[in-house]
Amino acid sequence: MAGGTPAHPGSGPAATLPAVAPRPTLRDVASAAGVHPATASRALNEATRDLVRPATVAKVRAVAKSLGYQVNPIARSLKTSRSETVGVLVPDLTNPLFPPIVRGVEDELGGSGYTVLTANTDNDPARTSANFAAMQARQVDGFIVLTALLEDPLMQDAAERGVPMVLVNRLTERLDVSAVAGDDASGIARTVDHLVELGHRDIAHVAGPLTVSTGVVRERAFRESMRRHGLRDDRVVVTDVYSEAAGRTAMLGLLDRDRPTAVVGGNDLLAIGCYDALEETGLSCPDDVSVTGFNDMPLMSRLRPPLTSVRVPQYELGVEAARLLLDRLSGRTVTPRVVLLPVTLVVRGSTAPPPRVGA
Amino acid sequence: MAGGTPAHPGSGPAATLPAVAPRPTLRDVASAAGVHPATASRALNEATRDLVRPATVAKVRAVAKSLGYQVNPIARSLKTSRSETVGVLVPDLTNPLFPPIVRGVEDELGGSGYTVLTANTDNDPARTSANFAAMQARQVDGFIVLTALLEDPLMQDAAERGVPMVLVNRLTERLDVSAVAGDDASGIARTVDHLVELGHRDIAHVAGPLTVSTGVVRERAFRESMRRHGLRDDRVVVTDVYSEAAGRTAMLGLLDRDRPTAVVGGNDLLAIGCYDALEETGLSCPDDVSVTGFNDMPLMSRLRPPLTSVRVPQYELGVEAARLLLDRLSGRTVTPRVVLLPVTLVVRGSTAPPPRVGA
DNA sequence: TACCAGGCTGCATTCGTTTGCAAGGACAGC
DNA sequence: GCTGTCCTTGCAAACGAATGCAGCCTGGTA
Repeated sequence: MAGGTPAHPGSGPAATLPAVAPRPTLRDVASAAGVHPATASRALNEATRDLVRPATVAKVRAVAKSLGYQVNPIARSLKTSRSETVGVLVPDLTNPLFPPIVRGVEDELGGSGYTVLTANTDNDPARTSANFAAMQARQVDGFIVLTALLEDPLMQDAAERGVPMVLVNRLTERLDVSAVAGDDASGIARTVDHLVELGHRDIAHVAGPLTVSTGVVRERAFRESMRRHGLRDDRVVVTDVYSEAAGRTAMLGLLDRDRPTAVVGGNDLLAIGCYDALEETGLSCPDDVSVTGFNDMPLMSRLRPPLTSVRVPQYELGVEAARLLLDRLSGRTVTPRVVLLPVTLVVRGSTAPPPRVGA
Repeated sequence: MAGGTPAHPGSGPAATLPAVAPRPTLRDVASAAGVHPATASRALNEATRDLVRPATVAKVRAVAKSLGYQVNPIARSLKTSRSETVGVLVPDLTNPLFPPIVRGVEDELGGSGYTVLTANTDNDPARTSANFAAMQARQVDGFIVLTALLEDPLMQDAAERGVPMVLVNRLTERLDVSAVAGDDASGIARTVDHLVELGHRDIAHVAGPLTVSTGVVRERAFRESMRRHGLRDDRVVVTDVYSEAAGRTAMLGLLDRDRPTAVVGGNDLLAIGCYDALEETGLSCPDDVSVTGFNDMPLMSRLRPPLTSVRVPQYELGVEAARLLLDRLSGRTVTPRVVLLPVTLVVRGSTAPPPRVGA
């Protein structure tokens, strides 16, 4: 495999560099084509190419291709203060929810020649702010933000300074920027409907952190749905982070008090935590307690039992966010838009009718 | 949520920009501190700060802080032709195997002030090559490559041109570059040992593509392990991509011929595909056929049944790769090193003794 | 034939930093 | 007291591309 023996036994460890041919510069192209660098620049640039005589354009382009010329994005950025780069702030790529979104962003943006800079913030405002600043220093043209807090001074401030950005999944209150998310409220409503139809009455909710929009929106939707069915809406445990551990703890707390027959998880990770708690206490899902998730991350259909969850079109979320940002960057659209993508409830093995009371 | 009503009802849609204060430049700092820009540059730069009188350094730094000065990485890159950025080439972030590795890379590199540029190649040489070139144009200082083919002209070429890079997980033959991977051979050996101990004799292998090192190394290790136990080593089906679909197809093929009592999957996705095939044909895992995976991706312990798999320290793989690259970039180390990290077999519910023949 | 208008192209500056070179000052040694 | 040597700092030229402005040439018109 790699590194067994050097490819070139003779050449020492990079002692004499093979005199790497320097990339041709615009000046090289110009002189080879017999024109001024300024002309070459205009000929190569799509926006200015019609300032140049067609014959000259052709010549310059031919020479550029034969020399293998590529613009130096660094130099261009310095001059134009743009970078054809957008920054993506994501809580944690290790959370299976995010990679599909990021891929959607990358694919869509890549198609328009943009490069993507990703950073993990671990929900830490300090890291978020540091990464944000670093990306701004690198002249990113805009941001795709998956980490927005409900009250987010950083984003608020950036938005007011006119920084182009699009929020994804997690939104912010009273903020005049474009955003795209799944229709969380309707997803929760469908979930509650489903459980009620199965016969459940004692339904609890393990809510995500109320510092992010997904947490409050889903929690509010849960309460409303329950009231709509004339059921108690106060069986809610709030967690402070979307994680399996938090879900487990919350569920143990619920089981300790009056055990519900069904639990609506704030997201899939919390639901998995509920599985853990049930297993520890010797209860069965779905025989004793039904559990539902949210997002329908990859592999959710293969859990034990397969998780009933709300499918959110993650990839499309990313694609749509990228589109909104592109619109904004191209100057076409200037008024912010909020897009809610439809979600669907996927019923699997983790939900079943409640156990018979008399049994 | 976002976009309900504008934060500033009065201000039109970004009609009059609030005259964003331009970032202070080095010149601003210099004149505010009463020194020449060159001096300011030296004072701010860690490497050159001892060329400047301590009192001057202090003054410049104070002024810089009060002005909120930050170097412009673009301008610096243009001058130094370095960028404090490294490129990461990954097949597909959506594959749960990779995010932990990438996070390891980001965390380690970020600690040294480097920024990470990620690109998905989808195992497509054309996309790989395009991304590679784009990153080089952006002056990345080095590469972390998770996409290497066993025979990889692109990487070969880059390595010979002296481009700093580290291969992760997938290695390349006869290539004199640093690399880090799990000890695949030993992982497979342990797996086969385990199955043999359980009593299996008819063991098959669903191998990954033989175009990447993981495919051939694991396949070779499988054959050797089988021979070591005096068993048939020719029950191997080779797939052309690591995916659930490929695993399913391969498994169906195996079941069609003489059914083995155990299958060693080339990785977890292939193993999951085997689950599918078994379920379709009405067979039970592990009662009829035992199945094992490789990598032990997140959630593997929660599958139905929980998957016996070889745990590879993914995050550490990324960290170690980043370290090797940092060493190379700092000029400390110049001779390539290949690091194999130890792996462990995690036994779960997908492996059991073979069914009784007479039964 | 002379003049004017456009269409193309060249010139020079600029973006913000880094860095080789040189000049200035201070201090010590003789 | 003069010269030599550091130690600091300033000067100016890059890095590679974009762009306002000016000038050239051509063609059309009076």
